[in-house]
Amino acid sequence: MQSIYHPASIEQQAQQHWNDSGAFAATENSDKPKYYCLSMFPYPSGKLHMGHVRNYTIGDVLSRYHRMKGYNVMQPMGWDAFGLPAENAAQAHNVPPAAWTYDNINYMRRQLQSLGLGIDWAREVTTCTPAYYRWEQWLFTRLFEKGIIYKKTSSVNWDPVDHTVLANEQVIDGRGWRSGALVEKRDIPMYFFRITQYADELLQDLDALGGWPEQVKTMQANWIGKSFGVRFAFEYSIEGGTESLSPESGRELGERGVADSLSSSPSPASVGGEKKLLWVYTTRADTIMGVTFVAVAAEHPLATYAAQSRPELAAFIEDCKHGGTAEADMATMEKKGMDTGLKVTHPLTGEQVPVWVGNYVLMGYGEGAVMAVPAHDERDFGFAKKYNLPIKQSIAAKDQSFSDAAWQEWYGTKDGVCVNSGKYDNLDYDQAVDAIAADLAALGLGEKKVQFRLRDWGISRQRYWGCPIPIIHCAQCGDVPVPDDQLPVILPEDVVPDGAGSPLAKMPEFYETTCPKCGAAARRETDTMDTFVESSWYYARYTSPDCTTGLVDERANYWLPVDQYIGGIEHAILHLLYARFFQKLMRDVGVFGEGTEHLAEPFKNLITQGMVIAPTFYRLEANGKKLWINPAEVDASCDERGRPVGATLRADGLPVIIGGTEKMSKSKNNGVDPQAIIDEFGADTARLFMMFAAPPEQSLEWSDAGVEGSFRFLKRVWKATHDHVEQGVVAAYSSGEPENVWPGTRLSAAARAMRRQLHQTIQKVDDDIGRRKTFNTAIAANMELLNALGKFDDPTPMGRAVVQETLEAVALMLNPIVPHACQALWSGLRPGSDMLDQAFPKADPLALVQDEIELMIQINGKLRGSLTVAKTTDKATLEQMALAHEAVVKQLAGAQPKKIIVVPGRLINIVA
RNA sequence: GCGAAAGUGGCGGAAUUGGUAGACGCACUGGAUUUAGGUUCCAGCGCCUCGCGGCGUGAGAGUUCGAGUCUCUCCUUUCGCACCA
Repeated sequence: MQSIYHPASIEQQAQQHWNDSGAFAATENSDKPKYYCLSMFPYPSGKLHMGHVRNYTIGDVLSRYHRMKGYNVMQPMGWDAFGLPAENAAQAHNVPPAAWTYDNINYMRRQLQSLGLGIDWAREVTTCTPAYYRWEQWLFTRLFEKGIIYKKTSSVNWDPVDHTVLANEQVIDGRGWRSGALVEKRDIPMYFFRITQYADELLQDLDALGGWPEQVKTMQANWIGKSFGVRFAFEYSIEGGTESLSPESGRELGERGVADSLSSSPSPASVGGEKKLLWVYTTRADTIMGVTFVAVAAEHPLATYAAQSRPELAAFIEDCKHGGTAEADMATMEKKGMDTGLKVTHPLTGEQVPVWVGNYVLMGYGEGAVMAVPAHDERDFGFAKKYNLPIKQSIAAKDQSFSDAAWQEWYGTKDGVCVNSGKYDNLDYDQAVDAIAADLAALGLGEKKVQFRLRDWGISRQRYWGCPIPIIHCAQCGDVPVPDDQLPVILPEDVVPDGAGSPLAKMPEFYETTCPKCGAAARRETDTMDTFVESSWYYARYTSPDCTTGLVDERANYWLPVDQYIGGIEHAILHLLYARFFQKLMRDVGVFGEGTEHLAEPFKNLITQGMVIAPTFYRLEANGKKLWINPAEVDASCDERGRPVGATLRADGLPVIIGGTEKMSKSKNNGVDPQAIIDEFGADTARLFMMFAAPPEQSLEWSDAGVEGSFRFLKRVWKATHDHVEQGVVAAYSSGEPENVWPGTRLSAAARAMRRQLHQTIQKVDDDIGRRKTFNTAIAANMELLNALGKFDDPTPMGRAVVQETLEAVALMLNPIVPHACQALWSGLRPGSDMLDQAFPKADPLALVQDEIELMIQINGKLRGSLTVAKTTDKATLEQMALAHEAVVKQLAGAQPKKIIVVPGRLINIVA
């Protein structure tokens, strides 16, 4: 062994050895249980950042640990290669997105390989290649034929200057990021996945996901948002037919469209009657007697109708179109409204209720109209106060009379009873909803209804760098899916987008085609798919990356579901929900073959790693655009709490503006490149420090203070092993009783203590990595063990055997985390033996035996002393010993204790 | 605004089931070796106090013999909010 730890040569040799031996090539013919370990694949943004290192190291630790535990492990890697940043880079540098993306992939692959990840690179998947997206298009056509994909109009952010659709991220304070123009909402036709059809299954199957964090399941359940409420109608009469007032937005288009029950299905009462109906949905039907107005969305047909005769209302509705479509913006903007002048009839009281247009009512939700109960809803209350609308209490605590302050306590609670509600008085929530729904149903004006918050998933993007939607528009035949023998629809790769609309829509050579059905001239769809579609099924493709006959082949049945999935908590809802949805879609289309109903969920166990966050810095350019500056280029001064208070750009010494502390990302340019650490200290130090810094699920503000501490630890392990090996390796103990190895000998007390700590550590590390996934404490336990070994000085053969046993165990325990160093350490400790073949160490129960324990003594819960006693001491003796303890005698000063609490193995608390 | 989390020394964090708060590491201080610096090793290191002792896990209340851990209210930070991925 070399006397000095030289990571560069050690890591190069280890990686060479792993490559040459094909150690991480995964095969399906194994008698071991399979373990499919998957980390979320990266977007090839240019360079790795610390979040990637964290994600992929966690995956590699678990992969290598399970390999040592006797599993047939598969750990693949690939590239989520379509996306917006490539188009931005293309415009900035005048290179096609494809070339930029492939360059980034090549660079980042080398970076990943230098981290020494045990990946089967033969399974690499790149989503922007036709070999991959061909099967996405194939699945699209199947789902289109099944009616799972349909077309309807939907709102997008429209930049009126650049004449292009903007992503939410490209809308800053209601303006387009390039043009600075006020963004408008615009309705365009789009393709949708009918994910709402799977809402109940997606909700129910969460219960079966025992290996998922509760918080993620809660977030998904809330997102799906199953609610039990009442859909009912207010009657009104105006000039003109009902037909002209049916909502345009949200209605399905085309011959395939099944009328959406949420938006336009006529209720029996609305057919043939002279009265028209304004439908609303509420989960608080118990407050129906407190309704004082109705609010409709700006796009609601009733608003459009009223605006015909009211120019100021038309102007208000126009004003509502400004701003983006993001829900957070809608929810935080100032609530504004305007009276339509129209009145509707309350179905139960017969009162005339005014109809207002509210900018906070969303056309895409429910009915696009809501009943307003200012007394029991905070938002309605604010609106009523602002516009001086009446407030009518209808809920109170039982027997409580009306008081001004009282109703505000009842925002959102279902614990009251009805008041001021006529025949419903004194009914509780459930009783009131039942009674009111029954009365509405008898009138033909309403019914109980289950509603989901989840909306169908719109996937059309008016962008270039994405998977083409395989549809051909024929004047005769309508929307025709591209037949299998014409797939894939290839995306041309040499295009540089100009930021004004979709390049594909300007390329006749792309969109001019003929109808597969009738042969007439037809136009190819030029929208591409949401990039979430690619990332919704890649985990399945890794099982059969080279399959040319289908999306996957029978190997999917062997590997799926993924045993361990690891990725950022930011994906807790959208990506994970879409992947779960796709698993069910693929199952129902028959992708996995016969008898695969059990493959309902893609990911058995999930770790959601916390974000690696860093401060952001920027400068405002002349046009108001923010130019984000990387923290590495900034000198920042911090206050006593470590927050940056002043910052200058190192290049020119002039100040920069401090933004928030946010997750590392391309868009905010606050990612920290791990390459400098790898270059200076090696991959093992980078991996070790990242795992030691915090447990995986915790968010982590990046700081490289302490990297040297991790390097120092590896040097100490190396030196301890080297010094031992130089004296000659020896046989290690394999049983707690040394007599079993060398009859007639006994270990010294110190050697027994050393072995006890060793085997306690093995037990803890096994549990920390395998069950708790707290790699930081596993590392700390090894540090403690090495500290103890440093103090253990026993040059006898028995002592040296204990040292050998300890060093071997340390190398084995650390191997999943710092595999290059451990590969070399093992060669030193066991010449001729390969770390790749080693099992994880097992704790020896005999070595763990301990007969004396330390008990804490408390008086009134305060620590006053301790006792070292035999493990078998009974309770009465313990109480006597405690009362005789010096500190206790002093504190009690002769008084009798009221009570003595003995917690076996832990403490004795004397209550005085 | 809504949903989900987090908050512990100067810093990252530990305390796994309500039972020794601060493991392990960084930084810092003192010492030894070497000395150009560094490396390595030893010791110290929550706050107040000469000490006895007291205080201490974002703030405030509560439950308990006992609370970092459980309950409630509030504050701050992070993630998500459907076209960033």
